[in-house]
Amino acid sequence: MKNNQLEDSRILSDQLDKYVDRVVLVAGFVHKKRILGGITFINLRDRHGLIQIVVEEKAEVEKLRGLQIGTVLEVKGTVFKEVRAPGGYEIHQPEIKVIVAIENEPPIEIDKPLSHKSENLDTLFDYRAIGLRNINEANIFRVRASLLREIRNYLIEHDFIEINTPKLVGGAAEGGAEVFKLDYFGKEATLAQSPQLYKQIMVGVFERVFEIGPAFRAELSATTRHVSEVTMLDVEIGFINEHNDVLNLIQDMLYSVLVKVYDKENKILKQLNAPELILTKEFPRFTMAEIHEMYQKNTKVDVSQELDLTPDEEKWICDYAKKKLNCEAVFATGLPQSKMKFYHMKGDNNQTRSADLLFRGIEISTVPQREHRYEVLVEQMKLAGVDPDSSGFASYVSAFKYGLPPHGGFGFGIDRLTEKVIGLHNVKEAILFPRDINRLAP
RNA sequence: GGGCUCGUAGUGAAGUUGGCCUAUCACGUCUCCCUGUCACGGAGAAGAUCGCCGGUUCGAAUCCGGUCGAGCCCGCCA
Repeated sequence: MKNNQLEDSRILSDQLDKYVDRVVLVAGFVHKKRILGGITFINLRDRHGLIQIVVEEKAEVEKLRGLQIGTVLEVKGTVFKEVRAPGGYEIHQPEIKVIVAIENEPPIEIDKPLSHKSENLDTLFDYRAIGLRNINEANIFRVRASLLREIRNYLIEHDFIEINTPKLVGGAAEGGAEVFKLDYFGKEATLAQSPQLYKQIMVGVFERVFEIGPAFRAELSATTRHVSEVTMLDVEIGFINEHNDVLNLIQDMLYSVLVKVYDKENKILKQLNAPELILTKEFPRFTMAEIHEMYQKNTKVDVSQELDLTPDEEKWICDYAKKKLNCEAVFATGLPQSKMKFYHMKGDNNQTRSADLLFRGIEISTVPQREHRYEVLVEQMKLAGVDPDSSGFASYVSAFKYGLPPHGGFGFGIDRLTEKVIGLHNVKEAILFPRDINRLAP
């Protein structure tokens, strides 16, 4: 008696195998219609994928006349196992109910690959609301969600507490990088560029903290690597013994996260043509000076005047490590002190205890040890032209005055990580609604 | 902020040494045919004042100037 009875609730595209020969209710969006004359195939899209509906009755086909992709349907029908169907199952003898009839032709097609050529990204983003219905387009964000999930899992497993810090902060706190300024009830406020100061303060409370949230950069940069609103993972850990402890933390986290995501999202990543993961448990570590030297030797390009790595050097060293050391992630250590921030800890040989983590040719994180000694910090702030007694810093400094252990951490660009994991060519492709110097909508 | 490149139907492209352009093709849309499609196939149709303004010329999608928009690289970048 169970058979041929309508199930109470809607079932999803990946559950058809459990309902063979039974009448079910499915619902979704018309993703594609193929009218072959006596037989019509409809691909219905729901949140788990596509369901093929086979329509043979003329009256049912007529219900769809004039209706475009995106039309919302509810379909009652019998599930059949069918080798010719994509996925192996399909629905026959459908009774179609149009929930939302769409007569407007969508501005872009969603059942074919969308152009990601740089000159067409503008169209891609203009029609984002529709384009994301393309299954591969949405898959980019399934991978992104998976990365975020595994990062959270890893950090929580390792006794980190997730925190949220303010994004509206007081006037030009730090100097240097460009900030967005806005009116805050008559006072000047800025959008936070990083939770840096807050997460350090929180080490004095929880020892291990992390935050995943937006950071705002007002740089006038128009490159494939820059946007004005980024999603950052910020991690800070107390009671470290040396700078290497922080490098090991991010290394072990990234290794674990990538291995898990590549395993769990294997199918999606293949569909997206993502590159194979080439990673060793220990990431190679080179000093910036060593990279400059190796790069110069191999390419004959003079970078002796460069303090930081040039974009081309970042690509070169990742490529080198991938080929020679079987690892696509590399640490570039020993940033010169002339480039250091006041909250970084000085190292030996005029270097900073800070490293860049490079992955597939791009910097995805900066990984410093912090200066935790109150007197030294205050000194470094003064040298950097930052007033430790000002309202923006008094609270920060007090955390040190009343006790912070040796600590370090990192900021980590989720957008760039997603971009590189999938093998996209522009960070913006890994962001639902990217913000850059020209784009504020949608 | 500096340099380079690009703007042609809804979408993606061709044409850009001035005239064979009354602007070509593919996808999408519409009509018809088709009972196993899955980037379905076939026949036909509609859809573009070639970003905008001005100039040169007998003649401009094409050359020049301006303007608006976009892209890439560099610089900058917690």
